[in-house]
Amino acid sequence: MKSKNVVAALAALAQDARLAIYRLLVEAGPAGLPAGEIGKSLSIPAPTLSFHLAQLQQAGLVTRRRNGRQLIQAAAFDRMNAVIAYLTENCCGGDMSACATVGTVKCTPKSITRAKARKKRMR
Amino acid sequence: MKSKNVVAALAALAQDARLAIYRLLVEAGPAGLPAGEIGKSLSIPAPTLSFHLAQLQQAGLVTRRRNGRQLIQAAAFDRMNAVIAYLTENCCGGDMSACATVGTVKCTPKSITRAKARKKRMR
DNA sequence: TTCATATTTCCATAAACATGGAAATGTTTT
DNA sequence: AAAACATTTCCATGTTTATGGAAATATGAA
Repeated sequence: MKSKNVVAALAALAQDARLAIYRLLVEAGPAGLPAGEIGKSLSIPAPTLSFHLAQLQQAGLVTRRRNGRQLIQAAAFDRMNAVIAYLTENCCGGDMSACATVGTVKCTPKSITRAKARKKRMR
Repeated sequence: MKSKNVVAALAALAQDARLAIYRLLVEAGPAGLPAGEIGKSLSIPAPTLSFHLAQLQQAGLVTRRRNGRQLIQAAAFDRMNAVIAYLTENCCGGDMSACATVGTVKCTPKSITRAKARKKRMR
């Protein structure tokens, strides 16, 4: 991942409203949320919300698909994980004696494809 | 960690020069680097560098200690880890069936305390 | 104390960003 | 086709941020 893209992603998240939006989408998972719900949830006027969602999308942190008149927004987990990797890369010059790497969790939602397929089968 | 602090940390990193500085410090580990070396390494004029280092410190991502006339800068790993935790928190509403959490590495350098103590003993 | 080195503060300038009303654009329902 | 809904584009406004020269401050060395 290029530095330019990381800066863009960080800049996108470095703002009250957008950070709140992003976290809502992380919580929502691959299913995502329609823009309108986000706006209601956080009390953001439509034009302002639209501006922020565009920023998040341009930064690659959010993807969108249309469902009727709604535009469903979803967090792009891969991109977030790449940003985190970039930030912690080469820690302590890779010297394992100076730097303990401990196991932790990285959010990796199961692709929505399977969930969708399950829903379709249920109809 | 409060949203305000996360925004501050992300804003601090959302800039070419500062991201480069921060990564240099991650690589350097707890030993850190004097401001001057950073400036030379990245070709940043002193006043500009001073401005950026102040931003990083205010955001809590960098700590400083004086060594003679030099000011040694070091990455604040705890803070970075807290920011990452905030960003991935509550993924998929915590629904483990939708969200696979996979083991990865989190940079946790051994405290410099022990290294310092060892050096002192060697004198 | 005088000199050299390291870093900061001061400041002016230029550029980028956030906000939300009004009007425009798609999309579904009647 | 008209009405209703969801979202975007346009735009004027105010705010924040980055940059680096010149001068100030702090620390150590001669």
